[in-house]
Amino acid sequence: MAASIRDVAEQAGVSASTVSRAFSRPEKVDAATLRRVLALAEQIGYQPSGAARSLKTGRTGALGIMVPDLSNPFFPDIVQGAQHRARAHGYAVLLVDSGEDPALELSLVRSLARNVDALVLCSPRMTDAELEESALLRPLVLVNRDATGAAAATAPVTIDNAGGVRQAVRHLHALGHTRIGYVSGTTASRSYQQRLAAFVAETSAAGIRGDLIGDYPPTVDGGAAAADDALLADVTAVLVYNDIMAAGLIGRLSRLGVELPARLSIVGFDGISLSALVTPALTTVRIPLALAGAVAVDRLHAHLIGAPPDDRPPAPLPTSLIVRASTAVLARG
Amino acid sequence: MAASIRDVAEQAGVSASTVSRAFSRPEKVDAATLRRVLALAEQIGYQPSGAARSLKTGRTGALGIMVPDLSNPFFPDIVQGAQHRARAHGYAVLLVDSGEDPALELSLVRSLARNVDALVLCSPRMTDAELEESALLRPLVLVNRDATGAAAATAPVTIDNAGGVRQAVRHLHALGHTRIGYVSGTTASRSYQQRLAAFVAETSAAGIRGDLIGDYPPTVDGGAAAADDALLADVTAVLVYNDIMAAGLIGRLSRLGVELPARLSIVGFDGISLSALVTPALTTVRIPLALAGAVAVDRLHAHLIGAPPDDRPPAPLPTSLIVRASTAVLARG
DNA sequence: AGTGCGAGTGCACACGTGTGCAGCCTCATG
DNA sequence: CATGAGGCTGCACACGTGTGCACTCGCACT
Repeated sequence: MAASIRDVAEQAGVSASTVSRAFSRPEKVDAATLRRVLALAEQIGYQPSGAARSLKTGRTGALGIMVPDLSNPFFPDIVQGAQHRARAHGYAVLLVDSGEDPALELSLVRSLARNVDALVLCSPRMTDAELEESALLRPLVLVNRDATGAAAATAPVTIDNAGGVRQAVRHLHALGHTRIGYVSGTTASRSYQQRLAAFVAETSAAGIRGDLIGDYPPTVDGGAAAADDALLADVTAVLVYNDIMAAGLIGRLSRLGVELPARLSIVGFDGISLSALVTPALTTVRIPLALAGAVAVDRLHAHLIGAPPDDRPPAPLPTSLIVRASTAVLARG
Repeated sequence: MAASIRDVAEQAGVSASTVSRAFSRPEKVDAATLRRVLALAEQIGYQPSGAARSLKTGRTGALGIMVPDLSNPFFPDIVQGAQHRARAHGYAVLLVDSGEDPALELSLVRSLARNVDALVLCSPRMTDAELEESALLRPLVLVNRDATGAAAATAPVTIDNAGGVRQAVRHLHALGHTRIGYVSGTTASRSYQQRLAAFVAETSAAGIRGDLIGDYPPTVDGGAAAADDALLADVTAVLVYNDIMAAGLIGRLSRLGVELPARLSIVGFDGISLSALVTPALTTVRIPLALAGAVAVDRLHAHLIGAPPDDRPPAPLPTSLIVRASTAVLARG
């Protein structure tokens, strides 16, 4: 049986209340008593019971985070960033993986919500209505999805997809490419729409051709499947929806014996670690994933401690272009 | 204020005890009463309070899992497998990432232990003594590390490293290679020792030459740094400590213009998804990572419900060789 | 009819903590 | 010295649940 607050109180010759205050409201306790109580607690090995504390305060000291698929390298970095920041604020982190099953998400959120103070939902696949219901359960912040109906407690953490696409298109344009393809991945995500729209806008703004290639599934196989279309398309460079697809595309083209980047320059998106390891190493638009997780936690924490909501819509997280070997100056035809 | 057990009791015309039993010991309650109580609870929207339940029972209904680095693709798959299985048993999962900091691990385990019923420690870097102390806090299962001093509550989840190395060596031998190198990664892990020892044993048993190349850090850069030594060594094939290093090695060799696998056959270890995406695609020894996580959770669950401990030391998890394009028949010199 | 038994239910209490309220003491001020 | 203020502490209670114990009741058996 673990030591309780009374044991410490008895030993220290104070009341249980004082011990309680020593841990939860240290400033309300005389400095000398505080030292004595804490030292004694340390000696006995007393640790406040989270359960009892939760019962009284209604707070659990934990944050919940849901991801669609932890084996997708996009998400571990977000979780890592969130976890690190949560620890800094004193929260524990409860993790749930929905397995990319939209129908499962709501029930997972329901059971998760009972054990946490607030929720981080990463790229949730659930419907807007389900999102609304989730937001009723607990304060909630969305990562990589925007709430149409102001469901969330705080502003969603978004990525500057348009900026990233702009960097990629300009990079290719600067290398001399004027016929660029966009290999799109079929997802319901907001990234899909934003990147696609930005591609159309940016190529048009630059006065160069922008062809659509796809849709394909946003997977390695999807990228591989796009290889033939990419070769047949009348383009000298492609921007791919994400790094995973780009890796599939590169792999397939390599196997076909296509010279890269001479025949085709390729730019990925996301900046996952994998992108540096394919051959040729992938030029890509890096997303600050760990930062996204950290910002999400910071927003929730601010909300939980009752900080005044920041009315200005927060800026989307900036992307940065990482230039590697998969893009090259347009070969003179 | 959320509905409590009393609200349901009042509405249903029964005592609070009966409602409590309806949720925790349904078989102790009359079928008709049970139906009525549950229906009413559903209608009111009552959910049992985890905090109060924890306070009474001492159980939290949660499992803790600690990993050294979630951005290392080795670990997300384990976590995913553990999480999925934990959910099946009705546990929540608390995740902690130690950031590869051995000094941090014990304090993380201490705070984690307060909120969970049991712990899964993946490849812990802490000392044996610290491990002993951790095992005193909560039932604990080790993944990818063995306890020298029977510290854990249950047998560690281990990998059949020797079997995997054997498969790899035989594969290369069958392809005609008789001079094989082993690019080793410097880690304190048990895998390091086991794989190295198995390599020596297997090459010796096969009557072929087995040269050691290394040590190098077990990272992409470490693998790249090993490239020159691998070329200078008088070998026609190498087994690499893990896929990450192998990817670095392949990348560096490709950049040097070395023809793969003609000049050098390469086998990795772990079977992370990345291994399929490098060029040439990596032949590797696959470890059932998700299974490892699942088995860990199953063992803890069995322990928590008081199942009799299985005295037979459990078999290490089997590995399987995935043959891809990075290994080839020895070219006639 | 008397007895025993088991199923179902209620009562009372405990789990470990936070907090409003009241009381104490000290100290500064009038 | 009288008074008030403020810092510190203790008392008592509540948070929502699980569970041992006692009690009732219906039923089978002697």
